[in-house]
Amino acid sequence: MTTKRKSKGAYMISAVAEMYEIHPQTLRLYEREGLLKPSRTDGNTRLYTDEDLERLEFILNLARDLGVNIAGIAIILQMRERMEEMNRQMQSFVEYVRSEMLSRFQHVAPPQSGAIVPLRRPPVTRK
Amino acid sequence: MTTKRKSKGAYMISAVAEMYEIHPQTLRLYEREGLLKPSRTDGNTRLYTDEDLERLEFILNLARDLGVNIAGIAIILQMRERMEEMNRQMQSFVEYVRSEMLSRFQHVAPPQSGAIVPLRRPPVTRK
DNA sequence: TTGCTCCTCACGTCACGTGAGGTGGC
DNA sequence: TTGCTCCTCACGTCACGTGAGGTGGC
Repeated sequence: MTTKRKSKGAYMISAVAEMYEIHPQTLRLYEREGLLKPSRTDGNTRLYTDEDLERLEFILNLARDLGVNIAGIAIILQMRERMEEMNRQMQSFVEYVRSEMLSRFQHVAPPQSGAIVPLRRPPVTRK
Repeated sequence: MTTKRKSKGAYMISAVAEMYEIHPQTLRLYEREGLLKPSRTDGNTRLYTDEDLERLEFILNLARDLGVNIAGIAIILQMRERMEEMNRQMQSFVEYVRSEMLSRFQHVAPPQSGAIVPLRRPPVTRK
């Protein structure tokens, strides 16, 4: 479901506008409101990297399909980053525990595959 | 910074409207849009519990102070719940690891206090 | 009856997206 | 020059909040 896109490119505003069927002014608006921060050429022309485009796809999904306004998108982008950071910490902690276990015991069960975070939780104590 | 509020009450719409200086119609709008789900009396009158009011405070913060529209608030509420769930899992996993350590070694360093999630991460390997 | 509740309909305001108009550099 | 870029200003539409108007139960 991802939009086709050349890898490792940098696009000018009209190319991006065409790819996503979005008005160039809207792209400028999103930048003015702080949602996107494309780099610029020496001549002050905006350049959108693949990373910018991934972010733009996320923004368009929220704006067009879900009807979220700009203030909401800004907050959701922040929350997304916080969640990704939490996931990284989780991953890192799980990995740490695993290696700690390995260093202390000769034999440890191999990690389950398939799960993004290989959680092995105790039975939840529902209150 | 929390609004004063009796504990363990259930409030009719006009009481809530007065407490938060919000139009009763707006409260009905938020319910129609799925942001709030107060219970009802047998006579179909809305009853707002303390839990509803906590949620309402969160909603008003987003709507009034941050300018988020209803579609955005709905998504942010979902994300908030997902993050709380992640935190619970994290807590639970950390606690599990701690007790597992305790059961295998005689001596284990006591958990640091102060941190919500007592993370003891390995040095991050920046790539 | 009074003062609340419920509901629907409608209006004013504002944010968002878009268009026009004029500028400048490759 | 052509076709892009930059910018500002302005308009149309729609969502949100609010008000009016009429109903019904404690």
